[in-house]
Order: sequence, then structure tokens, then C-alpha cells
Amino acid sequence: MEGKQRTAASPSDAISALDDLISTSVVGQQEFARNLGLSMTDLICFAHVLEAGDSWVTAGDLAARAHVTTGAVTGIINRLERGGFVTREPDPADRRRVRVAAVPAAADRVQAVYGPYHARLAELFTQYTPDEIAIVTDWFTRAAAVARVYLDESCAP
Amino acid sequence: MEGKQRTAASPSDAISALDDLISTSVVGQQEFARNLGLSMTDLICFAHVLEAGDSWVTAGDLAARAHVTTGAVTGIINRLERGGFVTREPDPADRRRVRVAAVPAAADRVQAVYGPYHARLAELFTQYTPDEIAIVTDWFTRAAAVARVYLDESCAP
DNA sequence: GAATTTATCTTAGATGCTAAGGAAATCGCA
DNA sequence: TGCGATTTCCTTAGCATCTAAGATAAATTC
Repeated sequence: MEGKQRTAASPSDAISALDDLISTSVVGQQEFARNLGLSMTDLICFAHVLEAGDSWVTAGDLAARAHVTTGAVTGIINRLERGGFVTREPDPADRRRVRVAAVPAAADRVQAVYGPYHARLAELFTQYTPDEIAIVTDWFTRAAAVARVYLDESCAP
Repeated sequence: MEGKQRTAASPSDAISALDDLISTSVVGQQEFARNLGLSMTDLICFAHVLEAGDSWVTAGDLAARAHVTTGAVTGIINRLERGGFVTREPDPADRRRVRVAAVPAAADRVQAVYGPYHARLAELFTQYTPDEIAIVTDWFTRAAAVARVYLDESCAP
């Protein structure tokens, strides 16, 4: 049992389509960040904090992830803290470090902004079979891993 | 005939994976832009100019696409022009307008920066069947359209 | 326990954005 | 046609955020 017919696509077609999606998504991220009173970099860092779940990340982790200097991270955490998105406290185990943890309610605030957009994407997925969704999801996961490896490599010569 | 087995994924799993990919890609775009001596917004605008092919776009088109003010676009075009990425000339048909066109060789310069990363993605695609690539490509195209519609709607109240 | 390394913060300066407004070209309607 | 309204881009002032360089304090090494 197959899904609907689609026109054939080469990898380079796929990459072009992806570039377009990324480009549009960057603009979208800017808007989401603005709606939350944050900068785009702030939002990327907060996503990383959320990913840590009930745990926490350090300021240095955020600098590495967002590819910004530690000086910039100080400002980022200041804004996230002032906005009630994260808490900052010194790590008792290593008092040079700063533990940044998500404020539980903040995830909902971000979700409220992403929600309407995510709903549109979910609607798009109704046109796809579970198998197809699995393929797409798998690709996202691998591509993100590829991108992260590439970023780490190409900036540590 | 099926591709390899994949773990099942719900739409919300897919969206989470996508969010992660987007987040990483934003950082990647920052790096690419830096390698070209541009800002991320400059690069997004130049992508839009490239998309126009042998044609051209106006300054206002770029402002709408990148969601920045027309004042910012003046600076963006200045940098792209100074960097040899685009030409700027008044539109003879409507002399208020400015025609922004890509310098032919500039596409290659950008490609040189994206190339190594695209090669990694192409490598990833070798693990997918043509049918699967078609599904993924199709999804990218539709998602980009969804995102653009959403952006246009949510910023024109 | 002194020297080195690590992690964060501070400061000064540069960059890129917005908001507001101006100038020139076009449109639209009497 | 003529003249006000609109569109398009540019300019300016001010603000937010980044980098680079260096300071500070804590941990690690030998």
C-alpha cells in the first residue's frame, strides 16, 4: 500500500527545498522570539535549556551551542532570567559554573507562541501515512545530527 | 518493497525533531553568513535574489520576505552590493523602485560555502530510496509554503 | 602551595536593527 | 489635466546585541 504519487526528486532537489524551508524558518524564529520579547539567540539558548528537561545547563554549554562568546551568554541569560524563562544559580559542585534551569511555566509560554504554527504543521501531516511520517522524522533527526557534527568540526580547526 | 524499518513517529515527534533541526540550522546559517562576510539577514535576502534567477527583486520585496523595515533593507543592499553579491539600479518603469539583481559569479561563491555541508546531506540521502527522497522533498516544499502563509497571515492583522 | 587552566563576567567598541520622518515618483479621481 | 494621497526608498537618531580583550575567582596540576 503506497501513499499518493509524488514527482521524483533528486537529493539536490531535496536540498534546495530544504534550504528554502530553513530560510523561511529563520524568519519565523525571529518572529517567535519577538513575540516572546527575546532575541533569536535567546530563543535558541532557551530551547537548549528546555532540552535538558528537569536538569540544567551551564553558561558555557549555551555559548558552545549557539556559537557565541561567553560575554554574549551573560547578556542572554540576563534577558532570559529577567523575562522569567530561566533561573541562574552557582553550581555548588564547581562554583565557577553557573547552572541555568528552565522555569517550569516558561515552556508553556513558548508553546503558546509556537502552538498555532505547530497546528498548521500537524495539519500538513494528516496528509501523510504513519510510514511516511516515520521517514520524515527519521530524516530530521539524522540531518540535525549531521548539522551539529559539521558545525562542531568546521569551527574547531 | 519497503525501505529499512524505522521506529514509529507521531506528528508531534516529527515536529520536535524539526524544531531541533531548525534550531541547529539557524546557528549554521549564522556561520555561513559570517564566512561570506555577511549578516544572516543579508544571506536570507541574497537567497531571495538568487531565487529570482536572471530576473530581479525590489528593495520592498526583500523587506517583506525578511520581515525587516525598509530602512534596514537599505543597509542590507549596501552590504550585498559592496561585497559584490548584487547590483542595484533604479527601475526604469517605476523610478521609485530599486532593482536588485544577483551578480552571476556570486552564486558560486555562496555555493562554495554551502558545498561541504550540502555534501554531508547528500551523503545522508544515499541511505534513502528515491521514493523516500520524494516524500521528504515533497514535505519540505509544502512545509515551506505553510510557513510562508502563516508568516504572512500572522503579521498582517 | 604556586602556577596553570577553566568558567564566567565586565567593558569598550562595532554592527545592525527599529521608528520616525523626508524626498521623489506614481496613482487616482474630480 | 491637475493636485492630493499613496507608494517606494533613503536618512537619521537611538537602541539592542554581538565580539574582543581582559579581569576575577575557583578548580586543577605538579
